[in-house]
Amino acid sequence: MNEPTPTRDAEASRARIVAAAQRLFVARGFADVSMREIAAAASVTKGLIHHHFGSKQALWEAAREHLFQRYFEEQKAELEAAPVADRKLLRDGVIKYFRYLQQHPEMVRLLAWSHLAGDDGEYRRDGELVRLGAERVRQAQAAGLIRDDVRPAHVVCTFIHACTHWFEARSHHRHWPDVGDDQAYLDDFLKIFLDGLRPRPENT
Amino acid sequence: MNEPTPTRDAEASRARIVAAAQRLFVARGFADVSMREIAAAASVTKGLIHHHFGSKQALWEAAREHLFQRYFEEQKAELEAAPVADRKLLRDGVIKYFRYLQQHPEMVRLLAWSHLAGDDGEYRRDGELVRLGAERVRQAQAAGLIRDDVRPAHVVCTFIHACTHWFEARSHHRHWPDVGDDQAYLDDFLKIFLDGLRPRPENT
DNA sequence: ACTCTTATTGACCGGTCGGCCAGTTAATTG
DNA sequence: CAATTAACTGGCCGACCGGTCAATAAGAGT
Repeated sequence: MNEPTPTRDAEASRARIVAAAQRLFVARGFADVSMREIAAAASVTKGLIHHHFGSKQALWEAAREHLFQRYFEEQKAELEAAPVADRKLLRDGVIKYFRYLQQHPEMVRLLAWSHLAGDDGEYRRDGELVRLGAERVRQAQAAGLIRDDVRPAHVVCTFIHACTHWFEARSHHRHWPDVGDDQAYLDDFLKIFLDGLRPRPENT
Repeated sequence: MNEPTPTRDAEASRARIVAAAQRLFVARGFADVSMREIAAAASVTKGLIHHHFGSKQALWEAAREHLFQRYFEEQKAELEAAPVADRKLLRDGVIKYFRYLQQHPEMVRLLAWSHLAGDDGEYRRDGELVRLGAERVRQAQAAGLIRDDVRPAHVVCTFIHACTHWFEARSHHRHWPDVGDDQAYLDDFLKIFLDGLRPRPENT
């Protein structure tokens, strides 16, 4: 089917370059990584990277795009696969998002680099994710399952922030007193978050 | 008292250099800023920076230390100035922290750079802040003001994450649909957070 | 076999990097 | 007022940067 070990394989070379670039850029940032390092890590020459990608900036965008693309697709699939809104759904959604970040630390870092660089080019796609999530919250509000005196988008923002920054600041709070592991934090956050969203008797 | 406009003032030069370094490093990161840029921004020569600080790395540490120092002192003062625990106190604490970050975007960015670089050298001091905050939460739990089935440190973590990442990810969620301004988000977060911390009848 | 395309190399370019240092000049000291 | 100290300058260094390019060679098409 596919020819065995071709000495020349543009697609494989591109993939190795992108993979090396992702690893290095995400670990240390765009400015701190040189084309020579990436070339060495991908076992190609620097000239070849320029042949395939044109410039350092373009390589970074290709590497970033690759990661964001997978992120958006997987998140969107999760969101759309979820059944109709019920109280358990929100809990499961938070857990799924938390687990996703837990298993994809490169996305946590990529988002952080993106925020620091002020890249707002991605807002269209993750805005779409928030819109989908907020829509689920709105359904749950309409069904009387969660309080309706908060903006759905803010509900989504709250747990996104609480989850993302947990992993982003891990190197710090690993050393904080009485802070537990991932599971312990998630459990406590869910208690506060879900009970905080219960419909208030004085509202509605 | 102090001589007027001295043509040579080591302290003033150091201060100008540190200020320029803070501004540039926080805006664009350590690796992307050159000593020449800092020298130009501080209106001194590159040689003088090396004379006063030794190396680029040492300058970054001095600049960072300066910012963290002020942050810790002001936060600690706020925490210790707060009266004994009551329900209003937690609300005020969150609002104060939120406002602080709102008015000090450079600290949000500095923390983010620090997390990405894996600098865990600061954990001792901000761990102390979390310890103080958690102690207040513990007092409120003992007084029956908030639920006692969550770890105090996790309560502090939750609002730190929810506030910090709100400002960190601002460039993204500025464009998200139905996301409000700072005040609207804070209001909704406080509703969820404070009601989620109400003592549960089935507990205690 | 021949051509054509293109993946791939390695040397090279101008420019910038952080750091160094000899020399100059302004304050301080005795 | 001389001597000393320290702030400050400007030029230089070797290393490394991103990018270019001519040469090479492997596969594909004919």
